[in-house]
Amino acid sequence: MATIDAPTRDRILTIASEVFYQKGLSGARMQEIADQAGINKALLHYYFKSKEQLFDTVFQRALGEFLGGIGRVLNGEVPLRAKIEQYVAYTTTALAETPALAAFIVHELQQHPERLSEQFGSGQVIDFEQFRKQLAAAGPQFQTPNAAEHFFANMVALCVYPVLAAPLLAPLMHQAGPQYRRFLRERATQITQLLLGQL
Amino acid sequence: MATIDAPTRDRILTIASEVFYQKGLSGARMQEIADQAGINKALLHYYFKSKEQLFDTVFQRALGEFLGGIGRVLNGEVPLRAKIEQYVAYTTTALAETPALAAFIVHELQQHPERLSEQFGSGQVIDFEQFRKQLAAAGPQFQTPNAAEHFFANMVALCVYPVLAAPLLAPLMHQAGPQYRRFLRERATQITQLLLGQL
DNA sequence: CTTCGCCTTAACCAACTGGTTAAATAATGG
DNA sequence: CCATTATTTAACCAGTTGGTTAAGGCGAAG
Repeated sequence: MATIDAPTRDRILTIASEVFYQKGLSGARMQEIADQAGINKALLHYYFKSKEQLFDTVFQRALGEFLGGIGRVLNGEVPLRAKIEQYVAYTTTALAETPALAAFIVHELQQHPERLSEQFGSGQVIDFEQFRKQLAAAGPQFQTPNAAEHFFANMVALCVYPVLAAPLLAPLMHQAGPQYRRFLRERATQITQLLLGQL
Repeated sequence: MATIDAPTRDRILTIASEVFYQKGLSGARMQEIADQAGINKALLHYYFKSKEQLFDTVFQRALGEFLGGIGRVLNGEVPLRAKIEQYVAYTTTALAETPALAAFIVHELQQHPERLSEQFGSGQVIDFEQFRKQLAAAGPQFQTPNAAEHFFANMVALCVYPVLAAPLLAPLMHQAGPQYRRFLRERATQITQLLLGQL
């Protein structure tokens, strides 16, 4: 889990991310982070003066990881169909590596929505207007007012939700851990087909 | 907000739900629940002997509300198309009333997945096999091993995620509160069309 | 009137938690 | 060898938090 050779500060951030992802800001304990990082509280505060500051750093990174990847794909000068394929492929594989990331962001943003605009103030992460134009060019059914919004929401929902709600969905469908992970891998092609089939 | 006339215990549960939904188990404070319910800590512990017990009651109710409604719709002796329409209509309107419910369940289940099976042990909430049969009868494209699972996951994801991730999605699509709520209302028909179009 | 269930007041406690401090010890590089 | 940085130890502190206790008020029903 913890990369032995990594400089202490990075290792702290890695471990802190794991703890914060799973337990949230209020549920995480500085002592636990220190323990799992193999250091003591004093050194933890030597690198991060407060829990708040440590959390902010972790949250900023998490948001960057989650939105940055999406932006890089969606803002590219790429035809629509390829863009969708790229988004689905990227998101599903990225989320498979850190399944708790999405739930963490959702939970913390629910309590403090302002944290989003604090970091991504006016610098919009994704160029929605470009996306809207590309979609509108794909057919008349995408020229109604909210068509682009619905398509985007569908795309994100289909990719993210099954990872986010795994502890709920898997038991409902009587799928144990490994079985469910295979199911998640299959979804990439399923989702792509469904979305491209709409164009 | 708080129904004045309701018996104290019910009012406590209502208020406690609001607080737990938004802040989670570890973020909620007994003092805050007491304050918002207009009572004092002593009386709060008079009705619920511990935070754990209060939380368990709230969580059990939340899970029942979230899954019970789904089950009632999906297990009914109803043709597939009608069932889908019912599910989408029910879920979207139910979630619109308590937007924080889904995020709460996801967050708490992430930390303690066993809480799900504790209450819904072997009594499966939804009859997945019936659903699978109905789908298989709808066409050959639904006779592959995981077809029912994918369709079900799609349906749930499309309905739940935009509510769950509202603090993330709304700003990304530059939609303020009221605008986004209108968007959510529109989705019911959008989702139904998309799902039925697949049959 | 009195009993009983609901409710308040207010003080109190122990455990937990974030954070600090000081002194000592390694490790590192110039 | 020296100065700086990284790290440990261990004690300590103050604020928060869940939970308790005892005494009493109050309305309603018998």
